[in-house]
Amino acid sequence: MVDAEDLETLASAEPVSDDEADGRKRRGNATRESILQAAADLASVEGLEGLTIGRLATELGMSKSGLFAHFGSKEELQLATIAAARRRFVDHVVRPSRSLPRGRARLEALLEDWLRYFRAEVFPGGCFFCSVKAEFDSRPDNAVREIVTEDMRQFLAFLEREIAKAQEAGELDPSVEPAQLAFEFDALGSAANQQFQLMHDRTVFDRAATGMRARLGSA
Amino acid sequence: MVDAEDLETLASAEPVSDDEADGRKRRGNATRESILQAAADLASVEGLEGLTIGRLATELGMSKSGLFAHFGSKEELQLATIAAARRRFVDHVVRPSRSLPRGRARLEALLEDWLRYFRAEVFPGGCFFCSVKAEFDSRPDNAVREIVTEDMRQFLAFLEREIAKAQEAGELDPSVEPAQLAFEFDALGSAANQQFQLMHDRTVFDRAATGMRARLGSA
DNA sequence: CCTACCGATCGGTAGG
DNA sequence: CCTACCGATCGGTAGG
Repeated sequence: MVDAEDLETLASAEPVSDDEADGRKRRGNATRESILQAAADLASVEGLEGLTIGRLATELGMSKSGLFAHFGSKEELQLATIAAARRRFVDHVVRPSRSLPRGRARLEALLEDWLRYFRAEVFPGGCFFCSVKAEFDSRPDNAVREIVTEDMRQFLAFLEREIAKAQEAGELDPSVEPAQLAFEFDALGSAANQQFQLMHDRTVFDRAATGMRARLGSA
Repeated sequence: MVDAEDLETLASAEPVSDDEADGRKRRGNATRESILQAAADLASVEGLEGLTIGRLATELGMSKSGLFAHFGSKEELQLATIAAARRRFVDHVVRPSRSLPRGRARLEALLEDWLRYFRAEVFPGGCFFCSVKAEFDSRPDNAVREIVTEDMRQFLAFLEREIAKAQEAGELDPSVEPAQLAFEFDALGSAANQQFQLMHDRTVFDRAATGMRARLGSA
């Protein structure tokens, strides 16, 4: 399903086409992207259903129908907002550690970047994907639910690959199943995000980091 | 803040007054409770904002204003729904293991009951409190947010006490900080609920149980 | 991108 | 507990 060497789905965005001379489309894309980044901020606080076209329009100083014209429906706006949020997530969590050689140091850097992303409130309402997953997790036959589920699967698979590479490098206990460890890392990080949003107590990040360190072990 | 011997806030419900002869109030309370249990089911799927008075009324075969008359406002309905959901949570998770003597066996029973509560979908949309915490975690000055935060604190404190008692009994490694262990148990259980709701894959409960067993250790 | 509008639904009220 | 209603807001459309 997910190629071991391939993070393209997680890391790719719709490419900005560059083969037309006039700046109209580019400006259009820039407008669209700024709309979607504002939408992602709003949705991380209010949810993707609470993200209403009227409210977003007011916030952007646009008319409702002017904004609506960029998308065909509320669901299209929701899906485009998820794609924009994914770009921001990749920039803050997935990409930075990719320049490091594979192995334990890179895995640790990834986990640190992930906790930093929560702590810095890269989205004003905490992790966008944590919010949306909880909001849509029990709605059957919903496109939003399906795409965030696939995103979660990919993130878990991504963690798994980094864990396996650290094991292959002999820098991590090979007796631990990568999928089990990925589950536990995801649990610790997600719980820290949730509790931080509720309690505004940054010591939860120390708890998550402590838990992760214990799972990584000393060698 | 929370007395070590006291689970009253977590376990108590508004007592049903019994000192009046006529059954009107009792019937009223029964009606109210059935409304609120339906409300809790609905909210676990749609969220506490998605729980609209009109929808709940339709589901119960009542008029909107007839239902509304039981509560003064939507916020009152939300708070009463939380109290009803708390009763169900206590019945399934908190209460059963309380008949066991304090110690490791009781802690393990509690964790098993908690996972069973997720697995059995005691609420149709998964854990009511997991949903509501995520929905309200980034809304400032909100009564719902404050009460579910307090409920979470109490549940964590409850886990902590059970952990400490198992340590005092010499049945659990005393070098682990109870609050750290409670954080990790909460993380593992919450992640299992979330992933089960999204993926409908019951192996996540094995992952959570495996993680918990590893944290409990062999002695 | 706008104004002007649509039917449906929201939380809530009046009056019984 | 009901019918009948309120103003506000929802997603969405017509027409420019």
